[in-house]
Order: sequence, then structure tokens, then C-alpha cells
Amino acid sequence: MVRTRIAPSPTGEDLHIGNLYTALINWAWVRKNKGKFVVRIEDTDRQRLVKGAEERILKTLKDFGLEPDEDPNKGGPFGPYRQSERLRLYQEYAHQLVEKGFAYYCTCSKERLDEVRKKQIAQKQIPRYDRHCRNLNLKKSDLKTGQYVVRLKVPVNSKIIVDDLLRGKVEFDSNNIDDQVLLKSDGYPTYHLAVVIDDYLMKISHVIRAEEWLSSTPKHILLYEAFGWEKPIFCHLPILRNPDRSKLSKRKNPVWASWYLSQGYLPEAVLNYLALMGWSHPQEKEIFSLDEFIEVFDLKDIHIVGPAFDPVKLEWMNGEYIRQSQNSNLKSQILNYFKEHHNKDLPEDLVEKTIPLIKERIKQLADYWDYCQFFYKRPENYEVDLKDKKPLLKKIYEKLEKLEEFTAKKIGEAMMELVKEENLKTGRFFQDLRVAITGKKISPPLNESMEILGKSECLERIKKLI
RNA sequence: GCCGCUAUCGUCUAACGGUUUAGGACGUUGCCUUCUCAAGGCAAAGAUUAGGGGUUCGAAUCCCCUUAGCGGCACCA
Repeated sequence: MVRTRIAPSPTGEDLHIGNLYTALINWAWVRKNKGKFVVRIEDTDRQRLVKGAEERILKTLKDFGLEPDEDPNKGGPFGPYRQSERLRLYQEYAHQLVEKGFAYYCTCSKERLDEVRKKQIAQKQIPRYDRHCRNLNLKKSDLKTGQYVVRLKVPVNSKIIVDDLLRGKVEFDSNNIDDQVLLKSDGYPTYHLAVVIDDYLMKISHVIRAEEWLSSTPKHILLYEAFGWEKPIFCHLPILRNPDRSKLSKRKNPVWASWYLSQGYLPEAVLNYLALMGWSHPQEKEIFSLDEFIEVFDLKDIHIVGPAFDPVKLEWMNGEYIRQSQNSNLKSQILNYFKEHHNKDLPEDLVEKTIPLIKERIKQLADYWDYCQFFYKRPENYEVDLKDKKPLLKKIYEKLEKLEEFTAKKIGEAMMELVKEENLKTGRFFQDLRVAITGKKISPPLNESMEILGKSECLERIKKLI
């Protein structure tokens, strides 16, 4: 049974786009193998905990359609799925490790540790715990709660092999590994302890996570071996990069997944784009559905160079998705988007009428407003000064007024007639008319827009300028 | 600094050691279409496959070195 998980920690505003990528791969792998996808909240860092972050992460995941089969709210057979609710478990296992001789108690103070580290750095050594307490054989009964930590007793002079699905066997020298703290003095586990215990207990078959974890995997291997547990399959995914190739960060790119939603990116488009990070469709297709992705995707085809996240290509892809969607579908997406993100209730019928005009123009749902604002309210500012156009506008007014059928076609014919009569340049003429009606130099097709606005509204707008 | 991972157009990538004058997509430029902006169509530019050594009849593909980039080296995850 394939079981995968993502393990976000609620220490940021929201789900990081890199985590969304990891989530997508985990989710797709599970869907492909008819397994279970779990979300476990790693809230063991009490200092950095951000209020509300957990809810936001879960909501964002849902908004993107990557819903877990088991999570802290849904529960499941191996709950609880929030690490802060599993403290006792970690503590028991930590003490057990000490008893078995794979870990030890350490009472070094923060001050001492800092001093040791400072000295090491000064001597250009690798900053690392000096193993002061390693052979002291401290007994639990001698220790006061809150005054000690449990450290991993890393063996000396041994090779630790991490078998990574994408990289093959990666060898680490145990002498380069620190005696990692497993249980902190506040009784909370560190990531390393908790992740191993939970992945084992939750029967995770594939640990699919970002490459930044590769170097700490030897510690995890040591723990699996100490407990005598079977190891999961490890698969370390590439880390998404900024355009300058550094690790994707919020200083250089919007990194919160929900930001993309708030701009009016469609979830499927974002996911499609993310799927193309480090992977390509066997037929070199760029646009494909999630179902198709699941169908043809294979973990081992991911290649491990950290790809640069390209917002420009994402934008193109979003445009493709918008153009491909059914008008009725797009209508509800626009309605929902403006309601949720801009607190605007747009009239359904008007949105419906305008969609064909802007469908090929907008790249994000937010763009709808830039194009279509003028349908909803009369322009107040005009991008071109129309003061000396009054005589022309008057003639336009008269022409339009005579029209019995106010359709795009008739409007077009009437306007061309006028152009001919007055011997005008069409380009210039239509720009002036466009600005008069919409206030802008750029708009959806003018005749169609005027038809939608209706005769009286158009006349009103022109009259205002005469 | 130490450990580890990686290296194909600006970017995402394709190419089971030989069908390769290294293919596609985004972006860029030009043309067509056109009342604007788009969308669409057609072109073009863009990579001595990081550099250097091997192995091989043959290397983008396998091996080694160098260089560069990235990641990790917390009582953070």
C-alpha cells in the first residue's frame, strides 16, 4: 500500500509554493497507486509557531484540490496527525533509545554550547556538539524536567548509505554527523525524531520531500536502525529556485501558494506548471490535466536539477487554461474569484455577456476588472483628451441615435459610414470612440462592447463629453 | 571551511552510446490577420551539450579531474 505524506510546519503565513510542489508529487503518486495521502502538521517549534497558519495551509491545499485522505481535522487510523498531540509518544521512544544505548542525556547549557561553537568557528573547525555528555552515562532519575535533552549517539567511523530513489546510493561518513538533539528540553521532539517515529507509525511507504532533507537523512537512517524498523523509500525532490538560481524565497518571488490564487491563477494551471518542474510529459505536451498527469507520471522520471520558477511561463499557462475553459465555467470562476478575493458581487448576466470578449485577453482572473470595469461604471478619467473632438462626437451621437438595431454589426457599419463621409483615419477615429466609451485606449472589441452596454448607455456616455 | 547533490538555448526541458546540421515549450524579434489590446498562423534568432582529460569504431549520453551553482552543517523545520 502506497502511503505518502507532506509535513508542513505552521511557521509561515501559508503554504509555501515549494511545499505545494512537494504536495503535488506526493498526491499524484498516491492517486496513481491508489494509496493514501496524509497531511501531518509538524508544530514542534513553539517559538516560531504562527497562529492560524495551520488552517491556512489546509485551506490552500484544499483550494488547489490536493485534498488529503488523512489530516488533523479529518483524522484517520494513525492519528492524531498533529505532532504537538503526540508528545508522549516521542518521549517514550526517546527514553527507550537511551536505554538501548543509541542515545544519551545531555545537560549542557545553551551558554556552554554557544561558547563551544564560537571557539570552533574561531579555529575554523566545523561547529558541532563536542560530545561532552556522551560518556557521562547520565540517568533519567538524576535529571530534572526541563534541564536535559536527548541526543543521538552517532557511531564513530562508519558509513551510512542513503538509498535515494532518484540518486541511488549516497554515502555519508558518520564522523561528519553531529550528535543531533532528538528531544528538546521543553519535552518536544526535534524534526528528526518525530519524523522517523511518525513516518513509521503512520506506515508511510514513500518519504517524498525536498532535497534540503537529504543531508539529514543519515540521522534518520540511524534512528530506523536503532529502532529496528524497516525504512521507507526515500525520494528527495529538487528545490525550486528563484530566477537567479537561489532557493526560492519570498524576497525574490511571491512564495505563498495562496498568493497565486488571490491573483486569479487557476489551481489547475499552477499545478500543471509545477508538474513541469523537473519533469516533462512523455509526448512533450505542455498542457495536460491532472488525470493525465497521474496517468503518465512516474517518480523516477523526475530529474533532480533545481529548476528556476518562471512566473512568465506560468502566466502564459494560466492564459491557456482560461482560453480553454468553457464560458459557463469561466463565469463561475470569475464570479467566485471577485467575491472571495475582492468582496465584489458582479452581476451574473453581465459577466456572462462579457466573457467572450475578454476570454482571449486575460491572463489572470484579476485582469477581468482592468478590461471590463467600464461595463460596470461610467469612466471618470479618460486616457486621451477629447476636448477638441466635440464636433466629431456629436456626429457619432447622431449616427448612433438613428440606429434601430443596436448590434455590433450595425454599429460597425454606421461608424464606417461616418468615417467615409468625413474622410477620417479609421485608426484614430476608433481610438477616440473607444476612449469616449471606455475611458481607455485598450479595451475589448469596441462594437461588441457597445452592443452589450446598450444604446442609451452609449449615447449617455458620449453626450457627457459633448 | 566541511559534507552532499547537480551541470543541454535566457528559462522549463527532449534526445534506450550510433536515425542529431542537438528537438519542443515559454520568452524575444519579424511578417500575416486587425478599429486598440490580445488570441491565432508563419518564420527567425538563440546551445562549439560548463571546461579539460579519458573509455569506445562512435559520447550530450559512461569514468575521472577542475570549475560553477545549489542544499545541509541549530534545543528550526
